[in-house]
Formats: sequence, structure tokens, C-alpha cells
Amino acid sequence: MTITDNASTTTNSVQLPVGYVDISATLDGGQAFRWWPEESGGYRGVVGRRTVNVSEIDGGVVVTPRDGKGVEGLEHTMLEYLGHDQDIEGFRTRFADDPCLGPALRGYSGLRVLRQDPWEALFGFITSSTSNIPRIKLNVGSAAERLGYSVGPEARDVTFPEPEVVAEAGEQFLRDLGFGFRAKYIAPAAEAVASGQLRLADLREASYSDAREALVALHGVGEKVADCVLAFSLDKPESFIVDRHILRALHKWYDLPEKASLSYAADWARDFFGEHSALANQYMFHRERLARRASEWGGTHVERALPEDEV
DNA sequence: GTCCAGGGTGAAA
DNA sequence: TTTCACCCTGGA
Repeated sequence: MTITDNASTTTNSVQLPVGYVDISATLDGGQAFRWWPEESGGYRGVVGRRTVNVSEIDGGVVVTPRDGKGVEGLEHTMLEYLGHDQDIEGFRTRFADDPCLGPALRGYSGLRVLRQDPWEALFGFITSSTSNIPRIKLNVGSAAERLGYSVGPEARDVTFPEPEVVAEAGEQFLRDLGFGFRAKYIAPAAEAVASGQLRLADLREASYSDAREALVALHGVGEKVADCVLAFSLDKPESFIVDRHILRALHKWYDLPEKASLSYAADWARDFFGEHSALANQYMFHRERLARRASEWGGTHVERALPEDEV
């Protein structure tokens, strides 16, 4: 059932009414695991049941179907996915003079917090435990290719497999795909969602703490993974994800005790950044990553790339 | 070839 | 609160 008769030579794409979005950092920066760069530019992935290319053009974002279908509904779907309704302007204004976020905002505006499918996010971040992004993408991608169903011409153009399908496939199936010990967490999580014992959709309406509690109740979901799912899929902008890199940043920029526990740091950050926690978290993480990459190249990350500094 | 880190979690001390 | 096993892949 492939689509081959797309004879139309007219432009079949939609420009989103958003400003500049850093597609690479947003789609392929550790929030989502099923976006792949295309030779022709931009990133290719599946949102819901649509295979699309997302590209930066003229300071904006253009979405082009890769499944041979039209653009109907894509604008709404993609605006929602890219977190269009986040308070990015309020965030910018509030933290313009922040020692860490101010320079970050001027240096690379355009990061967004995605609003993903909750089940895919849960699966992805359980998979992320003591792993790395290339491997997470490998694991999540292979599970999707084996269990999802095709919505485009390429092997990766698949929907994310429903929890019922993952539950049916089972732990051993995931182990055979290279998930390692994470398989014993994912299979029961799939069961919980499939059986209705855990209603992910309802958690979008629930309070931050109630939703978090429900997620942490799952075996294999700790505070870190829960906060990832809350921030990237469950409409909880007050969620703040703490790993060791973020902990170091909080120490460096906000004088948190160097050995503060992850839990203490997360509480502190949520209190400090409030409704902008998830955005602040993303910018801080990105800044730390750039600094790390720079040092790995033997160079120094330019901490303040500001016009006035260069005068 | 070996060594090690990678956006953690759960269980035991 | 701290320590450690848990799987495995890619890079040094």
C-alpha cells in the first residue's frame, strides 16, 4: 500500500506561523529519538500517522509531507508538536539578564520544548537510562520498525507501536533488539498503559505532582525519566530535568552546593524557574553540551557571543 | 585487543 | 544517603 502516484509537481508543503526554530537542537537534541537528517536538508520523522520533513527556511519552519499525502491538518499537528503555545516570549523577557540563560538566549534562540505522544516519550526515556543518544535512537528505531506500521516509503517511516503491541511483543523481544536491562522495565510499562491501569492521556490534565507520582510508580521510572516525560509530552512546563551535567550547571551559575542531590536540585530549580522550568532546562542543557563539545575539540566555548563584547 | 562513559533506577547497606 | 549491579554499543 505504498504511495507512488504523486504526480504533482506543485509545491506541497506548509510554512508554519512560527519564528525561528532550531530544528536540529530541538528535534535531534535528546528530546525525541526518531528524527533523522535528510540529505536534502531538514529532518525526517513521523508525527502521529504522518511522515514529514521539517526544515528551516527563511528564519521559519517548513513542513513537507514525505508520505505522498497532502498538507491538510499538518499545520495544526506540527504547531502543537513544536510547542507553539509555550510562553517563549515571557521566558525570554524574564531571563534576559540571567547569567546563564541570558547569553544562551542571545546565542541560540530557537530551542523549543516538544509536545510528543506520551507513550512514545515514556518508552523513549525508559530506554534512555544509562544509555547514549546514538544507542537510544538505535533501540527505539528498531523497535518501531519491527512493531509500528508503515506510513511512508522508507523503513523508518513507521508509526510508534501501540502499548498493546509492545506488551504483546514482550521483554525477551526487546532484549533481543539490544535494550538490555531496560527491557524488563518497558514491557510492564506497556502492560500498564495497554490495560488502562495507567492513563497517560489523563495525566495531561493532572497536576504536576500527581502526574509525576503516577509515572514514578512504574518500575524503571525514576524522577529523571518522569520529568522528561512530563516536560516533553504531558504539558508540564514546570518540570525540570536534573542529570549530572545540569547539576554542574546549577552549581556553576546559581551557586547550588556542588554535591546537592539531584532531587534537591530539581526542587530548587522548579521553585526558581517556575512555569519556565522546562524551557530553562533545555537552554541550560544545550549550553552545557556546546561547552562540552568545544572542550572536547580542545577549544573554549564562547560563553558570551554578544555584539557589545566584540566592540 | 581493553577500557570506559553514556540526559538512571532499584535494592541493599 | 551512598553504593552497586544492571545490558550493550560506540569511541578512545
